[in-house]
Amino acid sequence: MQKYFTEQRRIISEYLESRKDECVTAQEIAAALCLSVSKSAVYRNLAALEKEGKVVRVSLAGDRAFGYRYAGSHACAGKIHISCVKCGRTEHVSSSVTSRLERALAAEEGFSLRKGECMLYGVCKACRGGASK
Amino acid sequence: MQKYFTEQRRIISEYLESRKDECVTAQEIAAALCLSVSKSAVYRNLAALEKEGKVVRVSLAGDRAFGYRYAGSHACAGKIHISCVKCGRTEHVSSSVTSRLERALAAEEGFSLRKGECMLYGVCKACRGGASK
DNA sequence: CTAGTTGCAAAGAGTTTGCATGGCG
DNA sequence: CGCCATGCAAACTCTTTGCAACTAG
Repeated sequence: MQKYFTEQRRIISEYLESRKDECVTAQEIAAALCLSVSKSAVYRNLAALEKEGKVVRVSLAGDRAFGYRYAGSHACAGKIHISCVKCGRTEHVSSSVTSRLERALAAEEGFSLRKGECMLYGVCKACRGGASK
Repeated sequence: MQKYFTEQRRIISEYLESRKDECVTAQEIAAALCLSVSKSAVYRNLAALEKEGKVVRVSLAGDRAFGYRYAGSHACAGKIHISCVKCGRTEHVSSSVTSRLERALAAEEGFSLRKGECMLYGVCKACRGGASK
């Protein structure tokens, strides 16, 4: 699958890379690139990029759409994401916390974590500041 | 919303309670109770129960449907869920691991975790046993 | 050339909503 | 009794698929 490197493919990859620390929905991508890429090409390329490991698909909290984020050749690869339910911003969990969690789960429950697919939800420091709750 | 305690409401609550440690999809509930509750009543009651905090709605990995799990007055309340991508079984992360993670995130990133909404994905001990990967 | 890709539109899956009927309190 | 909740079906949203035309290699 996806043997040719087409223009559309490149456009989608570049778009994702330009927003590498965010979770972008397919809809957003399709809308942003609608002049040069069709909706189906967006979905098909995202699926292909996911298979290649260049992109990770994650479920978004309380949203029926999926989020996609660039995994490139590095970075996000083994990162757990943590998303603020107030502002929607998504960050990485520090690698020290991540590896401690990973080890604890492996040791105590025999669970091998798929870090890239995990999403934690909460309220970030900034949003906790003045806001309620 | 949901001022009356109707028969359907009770049936749905009881069904969820009977499967309190699982993530059940709305479809599953609707199918199981189709003789006594309509699909729309299932969705409406789930939404209401969620608002009341009796039920938590979570995104299921790679699935476009949502999972619902009973939060009752206790149990699952502050539990992070961990789901096996192979067998689909969902368990709770032990409270010691959970609270360590929670403290670490609070301390290192100022993030206050919404435990009930978090989902971790990986492969459980049983599935890792003989299977590949 | 020729198999892989694209774009379009139609089909699917899950969820939500409008409206008339029926039931809780 | 009045308002709320139910049931049904139709509407919606996001995603997938069939198919003919196009294009990268």
